[in-house]
Amino acid sequence: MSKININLPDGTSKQFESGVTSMQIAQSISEGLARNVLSAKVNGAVWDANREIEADATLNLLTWNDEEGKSTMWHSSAHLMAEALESLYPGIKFAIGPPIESGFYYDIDFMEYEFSEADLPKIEKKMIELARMKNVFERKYVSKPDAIKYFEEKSDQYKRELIQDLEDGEITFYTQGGFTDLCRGPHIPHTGFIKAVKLLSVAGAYWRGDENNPMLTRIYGITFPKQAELDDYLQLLEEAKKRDHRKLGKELELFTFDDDVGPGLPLWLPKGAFLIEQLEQLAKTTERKAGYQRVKTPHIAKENLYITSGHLPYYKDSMFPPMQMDGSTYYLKSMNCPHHHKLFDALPKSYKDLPVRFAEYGTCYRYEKSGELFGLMRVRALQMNDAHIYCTKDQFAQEFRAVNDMYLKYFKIFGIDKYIMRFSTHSPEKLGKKYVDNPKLWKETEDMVRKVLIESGIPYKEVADEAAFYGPKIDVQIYSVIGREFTLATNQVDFAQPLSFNLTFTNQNNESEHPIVIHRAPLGTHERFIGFLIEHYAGKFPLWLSPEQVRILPISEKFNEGCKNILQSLENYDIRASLDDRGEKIGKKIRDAEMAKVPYMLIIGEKELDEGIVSIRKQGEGDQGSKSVKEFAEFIQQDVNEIMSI
RNA sequence: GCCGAUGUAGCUCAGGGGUAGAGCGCUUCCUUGGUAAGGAAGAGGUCAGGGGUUCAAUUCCCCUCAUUGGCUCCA
Repeated sequence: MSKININLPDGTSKQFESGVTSMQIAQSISEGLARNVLSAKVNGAVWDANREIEADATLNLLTWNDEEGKSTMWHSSAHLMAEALESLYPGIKFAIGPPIESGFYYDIDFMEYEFSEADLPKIEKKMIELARMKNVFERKYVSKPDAIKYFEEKSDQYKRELIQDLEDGEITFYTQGGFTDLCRGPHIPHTGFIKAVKLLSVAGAYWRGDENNPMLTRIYGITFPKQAELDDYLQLLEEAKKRDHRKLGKELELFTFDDDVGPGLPLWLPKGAFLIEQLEQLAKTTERKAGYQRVKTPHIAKENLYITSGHLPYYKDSMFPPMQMDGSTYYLKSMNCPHHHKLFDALPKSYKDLPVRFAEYGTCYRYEKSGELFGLMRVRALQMNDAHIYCTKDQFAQEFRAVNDMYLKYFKIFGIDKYIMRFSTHSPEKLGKKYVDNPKLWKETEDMVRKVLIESGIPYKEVADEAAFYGPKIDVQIYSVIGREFTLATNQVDFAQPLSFNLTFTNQNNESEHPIVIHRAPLGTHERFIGFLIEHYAGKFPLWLSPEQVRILPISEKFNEGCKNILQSLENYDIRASLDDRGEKIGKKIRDAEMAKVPYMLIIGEKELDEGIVSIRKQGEGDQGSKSVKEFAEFIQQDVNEIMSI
């Protein structure tokens, strides 16, 4: 037996017999470690802990504390669920069952069985029962014909289809207890590691994600090595629900939807409208300083505009149906760019005029499919923080960088520290179909964007085949506190529309030249951004953004008159204050103000009025002592100014 | 658009083949209270809409609409 060297993460190296498993190595280090090992990274690839290592290797033992360890556990959990399902519903067919960010799912064809959410507890129980048997996950190589034969006998057409696409020689099966599945692995040593199970939901999902394929039943679940961790997770889900923008939006009276107005068409209540105004003011100030000019454009346009822009053939289905008027066809606009291009074209441009930056909070209408609507995050009427920058190739890098800097400034103001820029490029095979057919300009612009991203050191991820049809784009993905990930804003390069609109400027050599256009929307749309902010702040907006900054709470109605003077003083300092003059007890008034998440409460009784002071209570933090009205007002102003000076 | 769930008072929800309930909110009255809910009375519902089964439907069945968990999609 030959010896092999195993390099461990602490820098040490140990000798073992060839054929040693990660589990045995873990045991040689400590029993405790061995009890926690779920899988192992061998030379960078995640393996079963029971798999034999035959040559020198770098080893990283994976436990529940590693992302890959969790992933292994959840992958095995999907198999465990499949085993439980097969024993309860013999003959059902399995498609795919991968681990996901939190937990796992399995897509199943339930055949003639009726299956609903009510059946989940039964399956959880079975899974626990099977887990306790500590069945080992056994890996075995299977030849392609044997693999196909196995699933043909089970008449599982999904697995067969999957195997068809695999290379002979690399097909493996895993068996635990009485269940065998096609699987690359890796898996945990045995099912006993799974101690707590929660099946979360049942949903439909198309086979291979294609809406033309049959719909399968997808079961989502999550498992943990300890019951306590499952309890914590469920607690977290509860917390997330409390932050849901749809719930808070109602409670804080920000927005509403109405059947008579229509789905996906939000109505903004005064407090929500205030948020909009405040964000617009921020955008206008920021953009003015950055050399943007504001423009205004109508909400509809003739069909021809969208034919010229090239949008219509790509997006007709997601535009509201056209209107016929005076022999012409009109569309509600679903983007502002063509209108802005026409503004650019309205007056002749010299290179001396560039860059031209047109900004508008434009309202657009998109016919999102009914099932895609989601609170404020996906709507059919949206107000976009839009702008288009027309510049020369030489100016591009600087302009693009300036846009990125604007993003970063906003992130700082809003305390967004978890984000990633997603750099979407085209796919050469789809030129002329999904993308404008101009390979040279695609390459040129993609190179330019990549260069700026690298130079500015912003974290980014490059993804092919996700660009806009007219050029590469950067989407800003952010993560809300409750783990919801979405695209907040977008920054796109456009070389195609300047050509299709024949936008030109006269260059130094007195020649006509096409500008490059940058489409950008750092604050995305009001709808999505405010939806995000509600969840981000859990409804507790920072002072500068709060519709109601201060609420004055008289101890009794006797002091209402005196409080009106305080209210007046605060208003003179431009502080958004209100007076709760109801005949309620102070405890009730405080409770209501706390629930309305008003940042500051001023409690005013005989003592305060006599001494000319205010007693301050901060939302969520309680009594803050007292100050004179002037001191308090200046304190508020300073807090607001700090943010505005970022 | 597709699969599943849900729709009862302004809000959160209970109920159930014999024409409806709670808490909060709202209105009025009493109370004038010092840091998270004072007391009483009252108003408020075509049980999402339409059709069917039934002596009788808010309840059972079908369709539509809306919301929602996902899938697909997101210029």
